[in-house]
Amino acid sequence: MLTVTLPDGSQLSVAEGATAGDVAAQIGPRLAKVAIAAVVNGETVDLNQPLHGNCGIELLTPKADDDRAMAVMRHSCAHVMAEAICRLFPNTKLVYGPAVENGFYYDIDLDRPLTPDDFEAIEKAMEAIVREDKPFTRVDLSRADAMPKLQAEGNRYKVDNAERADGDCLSFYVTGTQPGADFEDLCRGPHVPSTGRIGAFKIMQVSGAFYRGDPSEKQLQRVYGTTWPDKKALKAYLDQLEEAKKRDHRRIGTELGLYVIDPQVGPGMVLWKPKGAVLRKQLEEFILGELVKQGYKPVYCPHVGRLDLYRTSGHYPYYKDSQFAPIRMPDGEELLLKPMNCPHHIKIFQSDPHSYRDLPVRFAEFGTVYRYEQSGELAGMTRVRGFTQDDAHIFCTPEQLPQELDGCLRLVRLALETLGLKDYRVRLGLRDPASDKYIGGDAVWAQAEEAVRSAARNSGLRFSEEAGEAAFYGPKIDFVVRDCIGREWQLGTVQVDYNLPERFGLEYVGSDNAPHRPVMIHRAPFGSFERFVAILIEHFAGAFPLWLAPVQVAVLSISEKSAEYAQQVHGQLCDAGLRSELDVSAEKIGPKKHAARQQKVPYIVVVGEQEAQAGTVNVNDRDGKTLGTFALAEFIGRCQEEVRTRTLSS
RNA sequence: GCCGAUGUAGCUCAACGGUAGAGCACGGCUUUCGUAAAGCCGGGGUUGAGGGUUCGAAUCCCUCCAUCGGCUCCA
Repeated sequence: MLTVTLPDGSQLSVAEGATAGDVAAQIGPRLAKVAIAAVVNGETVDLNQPLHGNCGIELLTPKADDDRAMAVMRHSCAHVMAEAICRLFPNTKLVYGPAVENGFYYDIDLDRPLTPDDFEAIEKAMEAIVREDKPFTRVDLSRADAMPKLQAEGNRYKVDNAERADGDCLSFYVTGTQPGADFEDLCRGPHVPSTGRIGAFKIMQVSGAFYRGDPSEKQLQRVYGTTWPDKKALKAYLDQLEEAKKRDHRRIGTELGLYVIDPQVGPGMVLWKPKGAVLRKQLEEFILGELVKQGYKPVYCPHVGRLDLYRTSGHYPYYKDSQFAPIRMPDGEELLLKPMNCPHHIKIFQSDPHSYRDLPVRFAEFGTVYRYEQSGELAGMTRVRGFTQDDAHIFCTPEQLPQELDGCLRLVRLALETLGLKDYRVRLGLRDPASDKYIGGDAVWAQAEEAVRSAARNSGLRFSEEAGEAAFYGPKIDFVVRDCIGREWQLGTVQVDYNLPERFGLEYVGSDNAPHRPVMIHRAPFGSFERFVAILIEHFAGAFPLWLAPVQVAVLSISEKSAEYAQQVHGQLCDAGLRSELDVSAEKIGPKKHAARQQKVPYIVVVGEQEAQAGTVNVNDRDGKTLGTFALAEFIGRCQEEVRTRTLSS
């Protein structure tokens, strides 16, 4: 007999050789009916796999919020889709089909491009396979038996996958019971017991994907699907996607008149319209206030520099491909649109001798930089070719580094907290030792990586370490957020750099009267205004807190009789430093309010003859709630206070 | 850059080989109105650009541009 321990700590005795499915049956018939897989000692396995020895076991049932259960169902669904595609297009070569968040994809090699028009037929075929309720049957083969079998199938991808797999045993999953006759696929598993257990699914899209992510390799077709326990959960997901699209900064940015990108100006070139500019200006002033408090010195630099500057910094040779081509003048001079602000700031630092007594030196600039991003990468304001960073460079002694890093991290967190952005993750970007895209030696990197790691640890933040995510000159701590459709973007960043001081030969005089090399920190709490504002638009769905709102108050007159008073109210609001907009048009109050709400104006002030007589304002919020009638002075005072404190919940 | 899709009025979309339309927005008029879109009238489009097929192209084909979703990239 074996003893299995359930998640609640209770124990059960089961026969030797029993399966997880048997355990489920022993617990109850209903569980046995709905369970689709099990977690045994932390590893997800098939229900029909025999248990070996005493173990902890948890049975997985299809729940939309159980990632482990859904990963199994989604992976099984990927197999079903693969089989469906192979039925419809017999010369399909299968490559790789994992579960991903909310669904799965399968990479296939097929001469004929699949288009959305094909989805319905594929889904129909999938439904048929699900209706057949075929069992997933695992077949384990030794490598010696498996490889010739795969070779015979003539699918180089599967052979390749098998060669890369660990262990002496390769597993295949047959959809059905007859290896050789039924559909089968090299696969680690696990799977749901049978195809009938797959809930509701939908094919979402098809796109190109390079084999093994290698652009020099063949481009495959990647078919994405989504899978849920039932139709209701699928619909909820699709509805949620629709809702998310309404938050898209590209949509709201247009609706609210915040920015525009004009192809004649150039793709990836953001034009900030007045309302967007107001918003950005508030952010700039907020950050600037903090910088002054923390001893940063503002500097300004031009947007170009001689190519030689970037040869020294390493930008030019190392990131030539993602820069705008150099500007070549008739006299042979070559200039580069700056891809980063650091070289200019370094030259400012270098223009004066520095004593250890001066350090740290902190140069701040809202510096605009230009990067030639690949055309396929451009996306609204999140990925652009010209953008302005809330940048700064700190030059300090090695001893000062921990404290300075701490200050930078606190600034990033303050920025995120002030805006109410809580849904972010922290990533330690380290060097990929196998890559040659970094400057500097191993020792310097080890030192820098240890500095960021201990800074991250001391901050108390939860973070993940990721190789290959470093800047070319040093490791970094990135604050990463998701946009409305789940894509991740780096916002705030703090980077340690021993390399550029070396390349530029930076020095300060130490207390020993000898020259020493400073360390640099590159940091940007927002990252770039373009990307940050894009994320803010989506975060607030356009309903910005009062201090950021392009228009803070809309003053609406009931009729012509109150137009003059409305004008007065508007004037006083403006005098009080509030951004007010006046609507005395010959419309009824309903449509006027509607228009103001559409524009997400935080406070909608209605004034009629009553208010005019009493010197009051009737205040409504953009959600349609009436907040009451206030003396104008009181309302102004409240607004000013709300702006001053940068209150979020307006 | 690569794969696929999509470009029609300021915005959202219709028309899918036979004379380009609607709603919202905009302008004018009527209404002067008390809180989630009043009524009427009007202006507005070489259908992204350029070629081609056809008696006839928004519609079919080609090239380019842009956008969208992925891939790759992201100092």
